[in-house]
Amino acid sequence: MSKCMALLSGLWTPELVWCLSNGARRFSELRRDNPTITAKVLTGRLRDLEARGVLERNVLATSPPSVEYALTSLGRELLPAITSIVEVGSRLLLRETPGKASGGVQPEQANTRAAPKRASQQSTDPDVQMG
Amino acid sequence: MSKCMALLSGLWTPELVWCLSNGARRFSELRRDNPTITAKVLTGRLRDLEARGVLERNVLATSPPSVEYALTSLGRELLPAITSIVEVGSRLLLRETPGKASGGVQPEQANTRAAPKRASQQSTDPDVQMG
DNA sequence: CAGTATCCTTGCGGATACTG
DNA sequence: CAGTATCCGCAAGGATACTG
Repeated sequence: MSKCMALLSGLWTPELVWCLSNGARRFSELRRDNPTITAKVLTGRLRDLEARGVLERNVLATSPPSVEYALTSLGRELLPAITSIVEVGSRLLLRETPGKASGGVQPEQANTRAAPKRASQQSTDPDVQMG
Repeated sequence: MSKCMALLSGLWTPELVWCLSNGARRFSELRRDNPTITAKVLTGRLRDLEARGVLERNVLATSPPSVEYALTSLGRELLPAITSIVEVGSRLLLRETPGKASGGVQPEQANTRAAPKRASQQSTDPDVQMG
């Protein structure tokens, strides 16, 4: 279970798979696609995904060496599942992040449970951590 | 993207969602379903999932107080996506973990594909880290 | 360009003890 | 039963510098 879900574990992993969904991309292209990722992490994620059989690494013998990464057939099979989760996730996020200033619905009322004292103050979404 | 995938972030999260897929379960039942989870982590995951709208918490007024957790309708919509990922994941794991070839999750179709290429070493699989 | 190597911080998750 | 409160270790990730 978790072992399977761990396929997409690690920060940036879903983004990278997504970036490759339209075709192969080079290392520097992936860096530009996600401007705040560090080279170290990018390398790590790409190695992980390669080891897991999600993508393939292809070294092109050009004058400045370039490397292309492309999803494998199994890797492409993950895309529908990812979009499904993103779809549900979007609805959830809309529901609980209505808007901060312009007349949004108060999110605290979404649950019919007399909150004892636990103030679920958690609007700040500093950094997501997929795994 | 990651924000949506973060719905299932955190260790044990996929398992918990899965445990609730057949109906509501109590706190101690979830503990028994996953014997090695600690109360702290279980509480944390349940609170997270509740805050994200994936499940609902229901306090039953019994003499020993009991609490039930159940997936919301949106939470249930995650199940097909999870099974999809697990399905692909199983095929990937079978491919790189020789020895357990008898149905963990329904394979549905044996993918007869020769080893794609030189197996990248680095079979480190100490601990999965979904979130 | 496509990475390695190194240091350092963060916080997740485990362990343990305690409570209404 | 259903949690909360603390302490702690460890590894994931960020920052930075360097290489073929």
